[in-house]
Amino acid sequence: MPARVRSGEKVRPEQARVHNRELLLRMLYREGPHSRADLARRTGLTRVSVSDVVSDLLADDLVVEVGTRAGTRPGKPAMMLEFNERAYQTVALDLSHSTLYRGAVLDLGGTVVARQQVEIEGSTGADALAKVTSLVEALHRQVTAPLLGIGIGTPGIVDLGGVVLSAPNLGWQDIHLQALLSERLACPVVVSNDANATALAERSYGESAADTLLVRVGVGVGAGLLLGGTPILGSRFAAGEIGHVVVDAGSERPCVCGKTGCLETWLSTRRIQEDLSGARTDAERARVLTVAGEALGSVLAPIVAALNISEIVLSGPHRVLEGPLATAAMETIRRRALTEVHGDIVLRLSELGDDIVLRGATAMVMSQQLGIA
Amino acid sequence: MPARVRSGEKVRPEQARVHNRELLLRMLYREGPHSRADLARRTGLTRVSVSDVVSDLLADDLVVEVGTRAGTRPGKPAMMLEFNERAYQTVALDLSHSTLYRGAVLDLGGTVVARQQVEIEGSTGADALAKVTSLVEALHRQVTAPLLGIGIGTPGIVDLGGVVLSAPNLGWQDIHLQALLSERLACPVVVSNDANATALAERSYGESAADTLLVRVGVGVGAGLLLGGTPILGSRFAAGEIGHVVVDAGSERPCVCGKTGCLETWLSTRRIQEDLSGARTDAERARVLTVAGEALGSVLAPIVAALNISEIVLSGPHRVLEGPLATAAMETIRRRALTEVHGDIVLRLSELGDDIVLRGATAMVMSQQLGIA
DNA sequence: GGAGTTTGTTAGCCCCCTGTACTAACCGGG
DNA sequence: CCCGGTTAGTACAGGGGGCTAACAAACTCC
Repeated sequence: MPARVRSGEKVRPEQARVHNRELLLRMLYREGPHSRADLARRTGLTRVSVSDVVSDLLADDLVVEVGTRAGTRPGKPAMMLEFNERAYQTVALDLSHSTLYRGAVLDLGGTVVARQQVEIEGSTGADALAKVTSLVEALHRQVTAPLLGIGIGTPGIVDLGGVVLSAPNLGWQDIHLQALLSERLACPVVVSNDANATALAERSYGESAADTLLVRVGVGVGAGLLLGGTPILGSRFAAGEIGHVVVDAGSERPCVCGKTGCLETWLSTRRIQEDLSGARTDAERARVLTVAGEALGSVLAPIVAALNISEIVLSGPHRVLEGPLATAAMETIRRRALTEVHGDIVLRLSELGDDIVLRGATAMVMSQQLGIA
Repeated sequence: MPARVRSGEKVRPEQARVHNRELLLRMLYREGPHSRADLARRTGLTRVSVSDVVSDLLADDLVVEVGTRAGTRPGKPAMMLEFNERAYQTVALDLSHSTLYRGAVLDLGGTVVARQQVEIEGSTGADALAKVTSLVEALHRQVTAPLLGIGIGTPGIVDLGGVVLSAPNLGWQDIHLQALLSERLACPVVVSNDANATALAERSYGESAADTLLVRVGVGVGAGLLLGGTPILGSRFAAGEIGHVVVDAGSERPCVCGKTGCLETWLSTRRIQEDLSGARTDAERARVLTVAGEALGSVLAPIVAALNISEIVLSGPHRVLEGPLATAAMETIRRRALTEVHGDIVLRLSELGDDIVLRGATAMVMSQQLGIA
């Protein structure tokens, strides 16, 4: 599908068409069935133009007619149009786990059609890359509809061109993952950080606001940031890397990075498990989680204030995050940032489960190929 | 000048023209003289299209021909085009001072053409509004070229429509400043927070990167944030309000907001002056500034990490900010954020002087009217 | 002075949205 | 049963915008 306009680039008449096409498709995707006349009223385009664009979308099978509008009112009954979630499929990979690479084929509604995974068994570098490649190829063979693209959510730092600049867990540095796979499989490939993918999944399949900070707790701690629905990458593509922000300069908790008192020393699942196993009473366990929540809150408070974020979503093991940890984090943010000025801040846990990165990877592909953010 | 495309809106062919026009004008503004052929090469537009757009720009006097290119090479000599800084003027206001409202007429190069100010003398609410209005009108009479628009930088929280939602210093709440003035003077008016204006000034007239965090120290502490050259406003238009983030939960330094240990209790000019006057030796004075810098650094560290900001600019009284304060802030950020991942971070003082908000207000008008960000 | 190069313009074409006018299909009331 | 009123969707001509192709102008170098 055709190139979209990037800022700082020229615009030709046909890009107007791309824009309007995305506008209509987005409306159908996010807000359910509309008739052509509905779309014309909502967008300000004329019914003529809408009909023209819609006929393209019908030809591409991205939209289907689903019968006339229910109910009875004067005038010719409207033919309703619906986004066709099953017309295309995506291949999605989640490389953020410590023991296996997860992959799936999903339709555009985020429903898993086929699933496959491979044990990592300590592979790094070229071995890891080979496993990823063959997993993608295996899934590619299970696709049962036109393929929209391949999406990959990986830990580490990924640039706009799909180059993994640095992913210590995988032993990768400057791996041109997108170029490699898109050439090999001759289809569009999108690679992004797993936290960014997660944030996009919350936006597409959850109930997220357009301005959302998503915090992902797992092997490490990372954040994905959406402003106005758009992922923020940062000047060196390292936005969201908050795991090694020092919470307490006085602390002596050692971190793998060499510093002490990093957020990760309280909040990675491994460290939390260690701390919990050292606790004997329920009160002690709650205390461990509260301290972790306070650490998170004190890092998030300045970010929330500076960006005036209204929603924070936590993603990770529910058993650990819910309860004292989430409560303490929210309390700390409330105490440390001026909520009267910034408005209500909501902190909640993600409800999307284990497939969240896979669905985020699908959302990435849809965002790039169809302009559905 | 014609409406620009906002996201989520339909696009018509003529908006493509607006986009391309802004693209060319921006290139001439930011990168100096180019010929038509240069512009065609740089933008990817054909020479034909460039010529067509340029003839519009010449007709509007926004661009002037400044003679053939110097030097000698084969082919027809190129006619160089230059952005015409003197063709239009703006009226700019700076309401961020404690004792007076400053105003000026500036050309598009940010040069002050005329200047006027009015003592506040304790005015608030309607009185303050009357003073602002008459200051704008007085300046409006001193304009000696076509007026591009009126720009106002004010403390407080301002929405996209130029409504001052809340400005405690001025005693304003829900003041429709933009609507009021644009109706009265029949010309475009842009209203924005003073820190955002300052950030835009640094970008337009200073040497700022596209991703910049500007911290403004004065009566209070506020920040202006630019990502990809675009100001970030936040979901409730309160982005950048970091003055009341709590630095040290254990501290008992009282703040006007009712909490204790807010950033402002270390960093407002008033509090710094108080703390300095209590210090007797140079070492004690340096200590005061170092502590203030550390407070700032510990608030900025999570923000810098989350957004992967590469440049921080401090604006305010040089005498206070330079030296120990800036050094301590930078050191704290370096210690608290993982700089290997986030790349080099630069912290510097603004060099634009007292007119920075006025020039920022001019930049706001240019951004809105001409698309020059 | 001719060949080669670069600049800028003119002419004809295609893309895309718009306004107007038309047909299709439904409702309700006399 | 038919006719006015209403809504949905579709031709058709028109104008804005950028593109390609072709060309004239002006300079350098041999």
